[in-house]
Amino acid sequence: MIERPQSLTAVVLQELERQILSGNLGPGEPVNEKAFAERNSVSRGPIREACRKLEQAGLVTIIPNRGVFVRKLQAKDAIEICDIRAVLSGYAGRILAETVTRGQMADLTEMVERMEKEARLRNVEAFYAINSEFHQAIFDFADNQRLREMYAAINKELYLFRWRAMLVSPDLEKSNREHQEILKALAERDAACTAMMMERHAISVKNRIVASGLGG
Amino acid sequence: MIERPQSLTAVVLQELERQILSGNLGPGEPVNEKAFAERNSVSRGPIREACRKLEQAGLVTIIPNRGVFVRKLQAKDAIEICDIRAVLSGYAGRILAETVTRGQMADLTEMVERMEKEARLRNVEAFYAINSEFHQAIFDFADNQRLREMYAAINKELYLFRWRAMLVSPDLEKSNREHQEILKALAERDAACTAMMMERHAISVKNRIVASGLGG
DNA sequence: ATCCTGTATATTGTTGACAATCATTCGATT
DNA sequence: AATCGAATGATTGTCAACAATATACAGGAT
Repeated sequence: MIERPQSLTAVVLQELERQILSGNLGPGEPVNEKAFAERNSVSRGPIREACRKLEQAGLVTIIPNRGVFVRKLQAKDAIEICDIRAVLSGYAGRILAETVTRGQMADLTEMVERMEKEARLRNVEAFYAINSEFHQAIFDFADNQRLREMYAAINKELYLFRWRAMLVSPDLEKSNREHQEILKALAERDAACTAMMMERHAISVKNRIVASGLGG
Repeated sequence: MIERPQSLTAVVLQELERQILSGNLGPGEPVNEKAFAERNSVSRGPIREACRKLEQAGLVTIIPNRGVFVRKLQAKDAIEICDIRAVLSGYAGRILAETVTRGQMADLTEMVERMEKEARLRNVEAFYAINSEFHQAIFDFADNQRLREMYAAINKELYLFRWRAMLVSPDLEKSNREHQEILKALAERDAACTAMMMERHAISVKNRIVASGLGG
């Protein structure tokens, strides 16, 4: 396989997204085309193209003749996104319950066990990483490309808000107990139950956001 | 309110989308930047920006150094999209059942009555139009901006495939009977039932696509 | 002091030109 | 005749300059 140089638009897109998701560029901050272009040694063309893609993805807002700004979400936006995320999670669980294989169950079980360990050690960072992996795996196993893409896009939007800490409960044990219940429902191939569990599990994220009273 | 001229990118985006959705540009067809630019009396810059947005929206595919092509969906893609559409429909119904107002019920009821009339007249075009209106209204009433946007985006993708005829059952009476059942569930504020009805109603679209055996 | 207003500056919008890559055609070789 | 390869034409990728719009600032009138 020959290594093909990707387009500058793709490079810029990646870099811009990285800066936004890392918090280097905070919500509401403007993205100056000229400055960003010079810093990355490209012209404004690729920058503009990348920004148009990011706008469609919901990570930035473009105001005509004013420029592009990192999207600033109101609490209502976050709630809406969380709700949809929960519904999609429920669907992923429902599908997976009907199609899950022995190997997939083994993978998921292993992740939950690793989380169990990290929870005991109060290792929040590690727990969070495996937690993401676990949920991602459920969507991957659900065998619906589009569903996976939507989940990825939604997560990026939520990630955007530095509410990363809120995506997982502070009560690691409780969170993992829910994971175990999901595993159980999956093992029993109980689609309705898995769906409900997944949805409730995801809804708790919304509840934490609401409880925190963040107004964006 | 002063009439502000919209950017060329926005104009081109609208025109390109129109041509794609109308079928003037069919799936798989290339979009030649230079030709499209000259035909619309603009330079290639705005064209490229609009195409990047359409790519993110899923209406076109861009192959590096080759160009942009109207997206060609495989049957599997269509099925995936239909499934997600059904899930979102179910969610919209669920929410609406809990929040629906008298006025909204009146609006929906009126639409169903109009469909009833058109169904008797075998006026498929008119039925289809009201049908779209009905489903759109349910999403509008659900008061979730993001949900509405997703539904609109998904519909555009499905529209893309000239399967427009399949979006509504050939059996207009049966279709409208389902609408009436949805109304009934809404009136009873039965969230679970409304959700199930909406989802099943939407799933029938997928069934027709599968039955037709279209492979894209 | 505050509020206009006109000017200067900065930023985005658009364009045409040039470079890089891909598709095609024609000719040479086997 | 079929195949490979080089030259040619077409198309996309990138850039820098120009135009249009918005912002910032200074000066004057009230």
